[in-house]
Amino acid sequence: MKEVLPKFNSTFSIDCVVFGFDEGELKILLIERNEEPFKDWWALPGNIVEENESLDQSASRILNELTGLTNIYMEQYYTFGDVNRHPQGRVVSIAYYALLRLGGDKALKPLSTYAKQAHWINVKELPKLAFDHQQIFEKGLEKIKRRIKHQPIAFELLPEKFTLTQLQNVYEVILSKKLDKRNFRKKMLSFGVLKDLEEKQQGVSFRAATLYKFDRRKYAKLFGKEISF
Amino acid sequence: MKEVLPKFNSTFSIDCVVFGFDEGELKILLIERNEEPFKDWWALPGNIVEENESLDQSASRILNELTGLTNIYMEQYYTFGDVNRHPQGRVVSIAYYALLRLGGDKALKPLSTYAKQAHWINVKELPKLAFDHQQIFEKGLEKIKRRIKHQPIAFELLPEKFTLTQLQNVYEVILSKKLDKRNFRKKMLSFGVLKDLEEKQQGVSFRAATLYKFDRRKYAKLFGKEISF
DNA sequence: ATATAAGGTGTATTATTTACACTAAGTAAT
DNA sequence: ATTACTTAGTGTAAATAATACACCTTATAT
Repeated sequence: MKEVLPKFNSTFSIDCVVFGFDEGELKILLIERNEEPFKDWWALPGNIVEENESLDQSASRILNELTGLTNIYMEQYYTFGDVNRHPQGRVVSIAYYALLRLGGDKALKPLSTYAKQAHWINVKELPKLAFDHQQIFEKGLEKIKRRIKHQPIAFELLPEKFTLTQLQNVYEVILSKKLDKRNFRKKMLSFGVLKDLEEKQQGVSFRAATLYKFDRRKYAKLFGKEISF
Repeated sequence: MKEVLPKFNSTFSIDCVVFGFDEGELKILLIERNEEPFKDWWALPGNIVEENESLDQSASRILNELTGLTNIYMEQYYTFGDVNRHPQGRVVSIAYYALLRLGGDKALKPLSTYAKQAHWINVKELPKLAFDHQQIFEKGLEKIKRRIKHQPIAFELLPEKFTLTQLQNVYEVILSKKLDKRNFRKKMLSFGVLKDLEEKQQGVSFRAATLYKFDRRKYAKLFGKEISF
């Protein structure tokens, strides 16, 4: 361990693009920094990786500290390592995106010790971001655009029980385009991974829609087959 | 730079899965280690990132040291950071895959100062690998399997001028399945990104095939459109 | 000349994707 | 209870893409 590592002062951090979906809007969690560098700037939540935690563990911890939630769906997607990306030294940052259900009952209030404030901000109205976080965000958004076509990640952004219209909204906002209602439903239902709960939405004005849930078992059975949502 | 970074002894490395294609076989470049840990084991080529180079630069350098080649197609695809993946300390490794043309005239002989030897080994006949390199390799292979369907990476494995049969071989060996000759040709040509060179193979026994090249300009014009090779 | 080995070609069938508009059902206001 | 309003929910025809499938051509080697 001695002579080989490390060759110079360096460290690694995790940065998270935390996507949340609420009433038709795609948002991410941003913090307002309370420390130099980039004091008072908006930034992606992130932190230094600790000695005794893997990258995935670190990402979970950071997200838990920020939201109080555990078991959030996360995926590592790229590592940013330009020499001067951090003004205080060599910091290589491993980027994760996370997907979670906002809205409804639990009204997720982000809490943060290391930031002035944390807010959910619509991806279409982002402020300037610290460091290379704009780039990290853009690559993250690109990733989920690709991945939503082949993997069932849309469901992570919705409550357990959801309507087909809500599901369609997720696809529309992530792909930034309108989809045809009939074709969308036909295709989604044709995979056989949505379970009709024979239950209706509650507390909406106007006609209530049928609730569905994502059937992970049936989806697991399909595996191997390339699905194209 | 002082008080924040770093919190503990750590370093980052690059590991490369270097794919080469030669006479119908998909191979990767492995080195036999000359130093502890894992002395005498086969391993993916890799090295420590230097202070003044970005990750991409580091990956290029490592590959250049090994092959003498520059301008090789490379992509970062995943970062491995389990706490104990390296027995000598905390080493986070950023994995790249590279694709290059073997065979024919230049008969690429890998040279290596930091290894006993380096060889091109068929991906179906890999030995046990050092560290977590088996995992790194598998994820790399998975990546190119996915990517070859949407991006024109197959051409990186072929010489400038190639036949349709050679191209089909690349797809077959990466996807591990036979494809129909007529359907493959029809589809490939339908994208309009292959230029018929009106020239035949030289020096083959039996009938010579027409040579094509990949037309990057025409491909660039298609962009935005999702292609499915 | 002949045998050999790979090159090169077309069509019919099936599956998938797209385009498109109205009726049904529940709520809210009068 | 009637009406107006808003979203839920449904089917078919046309176009496009994917698949299955077999023979003749051409250059080389003997």
